[in-house]
Amino acid sequence: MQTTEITQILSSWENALHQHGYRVTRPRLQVMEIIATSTTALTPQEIYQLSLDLEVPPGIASVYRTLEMLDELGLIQQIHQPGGCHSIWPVAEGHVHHLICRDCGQMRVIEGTDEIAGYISRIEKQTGYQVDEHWLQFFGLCSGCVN
Amino acid sequence: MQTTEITQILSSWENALHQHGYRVTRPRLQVMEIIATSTTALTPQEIYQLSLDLEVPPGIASVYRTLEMLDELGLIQQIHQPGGCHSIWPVAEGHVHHLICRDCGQMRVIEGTDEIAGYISRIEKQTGYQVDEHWLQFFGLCSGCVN
DNA sequence: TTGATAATGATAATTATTATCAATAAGGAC
DNA sequence: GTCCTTATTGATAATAATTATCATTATCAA
Repeated sequence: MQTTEITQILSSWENALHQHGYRVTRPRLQVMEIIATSTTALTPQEIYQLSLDLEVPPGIASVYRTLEMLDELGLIQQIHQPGGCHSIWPVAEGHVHHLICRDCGQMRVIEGTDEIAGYISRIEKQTGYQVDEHWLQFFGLCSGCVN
Repeated sequence: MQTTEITQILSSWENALHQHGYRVTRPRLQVMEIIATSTTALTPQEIYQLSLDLEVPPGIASVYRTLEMLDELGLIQQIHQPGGCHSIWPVAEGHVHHLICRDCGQMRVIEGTDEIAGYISRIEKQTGYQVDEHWLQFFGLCSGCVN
């Protein structure tokens, strides 16, 4: 992720906290920065482990509480992978699909197009379901791990 | 799921156990039957709870052990949903997509077509990733819950 | 029917997450 | 900048889910 993009995410998140009456505290900023600067989706435990390198790390409870808050504000989401569903990643604007390197874990966001709109309406006709959401994600090797 | 389909799944699973040198035991049959007859993806805990209605229920450890075995044999897989990733469902032949009712949890399997093959090759060109797997699932309301 | 041993059940151990509560610090009022 | 209210924190206890242990049981090949 680009440095400017990281800065943007962090300041927009800080705004969101202010707007919803949440205080901006050191532990929250620490957790948010770890998430925003990561190139892979991280679990709560991984975030906590990374935070231990900081001079004054947050407690494990604050890591979980911050994640809960960010989730309530709709700023992060869980990423589902073969290994589990507890890794989190910033929510992007609009509908996106995720591309994940099975080797290094690097995440990449693809803008969702209406590639599958026709497919969905066909499924609706065929099954009688009313489809209002879908998840599409891709797994493979990133350009760095492919060799 | 149709009765004949359930019978087919169960006998093919039993064959798989024999072929891999696993013994066919009461607890294993109980767990397999609960999975095969369910219309929703079940968690280990849910399977255990359902098994308590049986005259001689399996122990919780055997539920987990049976699930581990079925997973190793490639007969079941985890289904990822907004609520979590610990529900399991029989693996189907070929590549399929899953359709899940957000209200009653009913699962439906859709044969995967190559709807998105073009999309994938475009992503590969655009990102340099080599994509070798994808997950596509749909959420909505089934015909019974839509009203 | 018998015997070797895989599998079971009960439960202890481990791991992840949530709840509790006294101490601390954010941020609005002045 | 200082004070004050109270949201938030950190330490840790409690809970929940999963895995490991081991003596007993039951499968299935001979």
